[in-house]
Amino acid sequence: MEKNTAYHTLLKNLGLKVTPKRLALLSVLGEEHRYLSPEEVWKKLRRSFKNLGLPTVYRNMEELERHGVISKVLHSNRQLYYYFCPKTGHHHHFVCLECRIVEDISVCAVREMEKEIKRRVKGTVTSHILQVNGLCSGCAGKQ
Amino acid sequence: MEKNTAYHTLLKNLGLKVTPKRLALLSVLGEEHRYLSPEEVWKKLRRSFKNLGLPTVYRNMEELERHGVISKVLHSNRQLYYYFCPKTGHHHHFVCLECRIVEDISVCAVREMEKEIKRRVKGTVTSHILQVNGLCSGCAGKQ
DNA sequence: GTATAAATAGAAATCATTTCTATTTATGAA
DNA sequence: TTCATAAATAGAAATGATTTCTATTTATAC
Repeated sequence: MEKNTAYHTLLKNLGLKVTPKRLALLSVLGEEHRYLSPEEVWKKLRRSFKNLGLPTVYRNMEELERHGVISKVLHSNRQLYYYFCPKTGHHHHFVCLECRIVEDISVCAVREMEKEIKRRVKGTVTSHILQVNGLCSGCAGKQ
Repeated sequence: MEKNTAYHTLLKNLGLKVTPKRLALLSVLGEEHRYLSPEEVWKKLRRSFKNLGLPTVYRNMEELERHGVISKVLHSNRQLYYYFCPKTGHHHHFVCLECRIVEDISVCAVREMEKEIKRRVKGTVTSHILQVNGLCSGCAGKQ
């Protein structure tokens, strides 16, 4: 299946309208194995679309995140970054703070934590945030 | 030992000057078992200090966080929140999104993740973010 | 085609956070 | 105690990423 068809289907399945800009946005994110800010995505897309509002990029990225198609990356500078995550199912990420590459992590120990919370706090867990920061092999070598 | 003396010692040990405002800030955070925003802390402190700048509160909270005295709470509204954490040593938090209470979690499975990353990605882990969100027993009941 | 809701552009607003500069203050030594 | 000095602070101002708003356009289902 061609990639664009895949993105087309993806949007359809989410009940979102298939617009050229959305397809292009998915394409940009899908080809990048690194996390990008909305502004960076916007700059890339403006090459193809002279008329493209930054708010549109923000809106779409937020929407895609809500639907689980892309995932947020937490950064100490408190800006928004997103990463297109081809892997499905529950998992987490290792992000390189230098080159921004993202690697999936299959291990998730939140289940154990959840147990501890249920037992001790008797509370309900609704979500969790887990991100491992560091330097990938390439970037660690350069230091 | 009196609390204020404890905070006094705490600041001394960090190499920070012991100012009345810093002591009061620590006192506010120390008595609250919930996470607070800089502005909320500022409003509380202004009762005692007519002249207190909001930037001072931001600066001090950031500094205390850097020294590990208080810890940041991640929130989807992307505002800053901090929690005074009496527990020492590596651990994580369960935060109630409703009443903002914070509970320590001793389990931390990041070690396992680190192993996976070392093996697969051959990268270096510099830090990790882990926070469990939910509702505490009290707040879950009200829903 | 056509109606309709969704998506968008572009400008403008928001507002938490940060920066800046002059002033004040805690601190350690004399 | 006094003094010198660096750190801390007030208050105003700037910043800038993100959001909101409104009119216009567009995808889609019938």
